[in-house]
Amino acid sequence: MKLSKKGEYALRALIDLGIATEVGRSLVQVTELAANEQLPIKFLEQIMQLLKEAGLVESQRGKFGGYRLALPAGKIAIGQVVRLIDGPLAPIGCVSQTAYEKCSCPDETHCGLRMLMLDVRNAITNILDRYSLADVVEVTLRKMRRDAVPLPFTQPLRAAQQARERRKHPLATWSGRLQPVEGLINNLLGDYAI
Amino acid sequence: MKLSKKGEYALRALIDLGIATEVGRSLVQVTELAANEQLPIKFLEQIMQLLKEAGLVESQRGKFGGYRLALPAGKIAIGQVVRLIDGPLAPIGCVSQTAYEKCSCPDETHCGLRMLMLDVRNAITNILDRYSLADVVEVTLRKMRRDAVPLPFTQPLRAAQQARERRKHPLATWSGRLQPVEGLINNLLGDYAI
DNA sequence: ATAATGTCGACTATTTCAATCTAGATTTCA
DNA sequence: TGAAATCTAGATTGAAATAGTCGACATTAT
Repeated sequence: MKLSKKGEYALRALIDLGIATEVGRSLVQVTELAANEQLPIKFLEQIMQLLKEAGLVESQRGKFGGYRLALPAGKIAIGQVVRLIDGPLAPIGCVSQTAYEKCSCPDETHCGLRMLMLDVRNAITNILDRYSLADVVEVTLRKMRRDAVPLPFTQPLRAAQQARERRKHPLATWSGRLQPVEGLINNLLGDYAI
Repeated sequence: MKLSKKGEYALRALIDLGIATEVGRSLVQVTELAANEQLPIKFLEQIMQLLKEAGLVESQRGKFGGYRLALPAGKIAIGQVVRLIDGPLAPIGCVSQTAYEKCSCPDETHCGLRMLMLDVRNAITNILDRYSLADVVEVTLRKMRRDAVPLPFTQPLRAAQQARERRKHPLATWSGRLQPVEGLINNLLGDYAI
């Protein structure tokens, strides 16, 4: 049930582009993306190419070039990206809605495995098709700001080093009993939700 | 997000063994399993070996030998089988509870991708770890009986061909508006549930 | 002009997948 | 006892996917 490295890197890059947009950076170079997420540069280049062909990102060539999202982050569903890079989300072909394939069992309507895997497929797509890059970006930024973690891509691309604004409001260590929620979905509701 | 053929075949074989038990057949040969599900015999042999080493099935060697479940079907969770054959259920290592692996991102606690994939992992395990072979077998048999589909493994292993009981109660074609539910979970509640 | 960047295609090494093949050990039953 | 049927075990194989790498080229800003 694995996501490939390629798919993972594609998502990381897109999320980074979404963050960049959000902090006012329109273009990000492949080298920056690779450095920020610690990914192999050449491999990432190849992936960005795929994302461009699919119309998810735009590129600006030449010196000071780079990539940006081609669509609003809210219009890019996570599932769409995973399908593009890794193929269907369904665990087995006979429960895929987007790329159905007949399986070996003689009678699909009485196949218990198929019924179970259909539930798994639905559970996966209910998450990956419902949430978009914008959701992931929103939660990421919220968490980073809450913990005063320095945001990536805040340096303008061409200008020389500019004095960095020192935002230092370290949150008072809060000693309540609640733990931060872990998943994305609950974080969309707000930290410590539930 | 694929389940491998090996994993699929393992589950099919185990489900078949569960069905066999339920219809009073204690031992099933690899060739029967392969024929019933249309699987490559030699590949399936190799898989049965793994299942045996893992203690999920028992074998009887020699002529008229075969395999049976080593545990009650209710004690074999689907997730257990998938993990055995295909490894962790989590889409990426950094959200696996059973086989955690650090990922490339510098700060996991502020990684939106990780949060999202944690939700996916939980959605998957909530199904695969909650339901057992017994659940799948139950639903499969219920559907087969409802539609008067001949059950597999009803022939005794050693006896010669015996006249087959002709159960013919074809259901009157029912013209209501409800459709049979598709997934396993709702089928556990009963057909046409929801 | 030149330096920095994206573009494109070929290339490769490793692993996994999905089997298959061969030979051997065990059991049943005639 | 011996033949047939079956599981056991390990080696081997071919194709595909995975995870990159390399090098030449095109484009753009300064």
